[in-house]
Amino acid sequence: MSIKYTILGLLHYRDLHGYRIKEVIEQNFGHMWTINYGQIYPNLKKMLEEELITVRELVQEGEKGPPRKMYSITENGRNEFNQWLLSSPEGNTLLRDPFLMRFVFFGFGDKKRAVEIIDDQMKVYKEQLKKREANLKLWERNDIYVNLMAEFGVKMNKMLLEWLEESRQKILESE
Amino acid sequence: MSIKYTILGLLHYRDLHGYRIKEVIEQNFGHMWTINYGQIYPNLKKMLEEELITVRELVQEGEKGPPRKMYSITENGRNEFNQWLLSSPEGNTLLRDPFLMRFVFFGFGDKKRAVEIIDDQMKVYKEQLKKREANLKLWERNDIYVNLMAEFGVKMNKMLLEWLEESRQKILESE
DNA sequence: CCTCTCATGTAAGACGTTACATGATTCA
DNA sequence: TGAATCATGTAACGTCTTACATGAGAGG
Repeated sequence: MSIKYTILGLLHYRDLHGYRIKEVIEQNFGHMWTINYGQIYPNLKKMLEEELITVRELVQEGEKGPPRKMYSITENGRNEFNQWLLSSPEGNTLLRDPFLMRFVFFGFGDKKRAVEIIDDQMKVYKEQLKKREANLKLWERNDIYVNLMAEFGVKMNKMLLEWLEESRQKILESE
Repeated sequence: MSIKYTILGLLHYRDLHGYRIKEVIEQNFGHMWTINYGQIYPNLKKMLEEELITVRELVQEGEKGPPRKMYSITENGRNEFNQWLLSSPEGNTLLRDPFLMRFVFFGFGDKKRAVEIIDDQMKVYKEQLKKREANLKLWERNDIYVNLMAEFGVKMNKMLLEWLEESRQKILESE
């Protein structure tokens, strides 16, 4: 149920409509979060019922594009968000990476192929790192926590690359 | 659907029963994976039907404890596992951490409280690091990939702590 | 005898993903 | 006119979590 709080958090900055919420989440949290309309629209509906948000229907008010529904956070919503924000977080880190899942079992496969897959994965992580470093600059004006989070993303990526490079070496040297 | 492949991978090492599978996964992949019987038993049932595994019912053969069902991997299972193992992994890294989710929005809350939560979280990460470092030694004899994975866990944890320490400092200095 | 651990299993519900349906506006 | 993009939404399906039911054996 953190999508709910993520949406409330974003509505703190500015009013948004469903389609835009998806874009913002993908840009800002994309590495740690996947999101789709099947989650967003039903959640917005439910949050309306709970009166955490309100909606205004805009039928192209001067602006281009099809009609959209702008959502705002209510006093209720602010209260629930703040409560969540400052309570102690429950649950642990969950890191799910289909590559890492395979990696553990590479001992059962062919070493050559394993190194090939590692090389492919390093390319993927390098691409990701580029994007994250570009984002770092984009966000420079934003609030400190958002910036620190972006820095975390970059660090994470560098660490993964370092580790994979070292691992690759050790694997080649083994036996 | 990676639980399926995780189970097949574990059955490569040795025969296991459902209850033990949960233990092994929690010990070895616990940081990246949560697992529960609601996933394991239905999966085993399905895998039996697909003939990826076979079962022997052991009614306390010399050993203590209630009757258990030992599962073994079949030739079929090995084939499907190997295909999965050496294909290119699809999908990206997903990092879900309830603390990190909150962190991004700390700007909307009280700075003092934010630092408190950060301090609590550092304790959590320190505990985790201890456990992972202990595990590192336990697994020293295992295959290289399992060891490298364990090293990754430790690195990840150290990185989180470093980042949080730096962040804490920057937050205190801000404004 | 009672409680704890070991062990297997199911059912209900929450959560997520994929695919589809719909329609307006923009631009070539 | 046709394709691309913006925008909203739902249905079906798959996965995950939580909670419960059951029962054997071990140890106090």
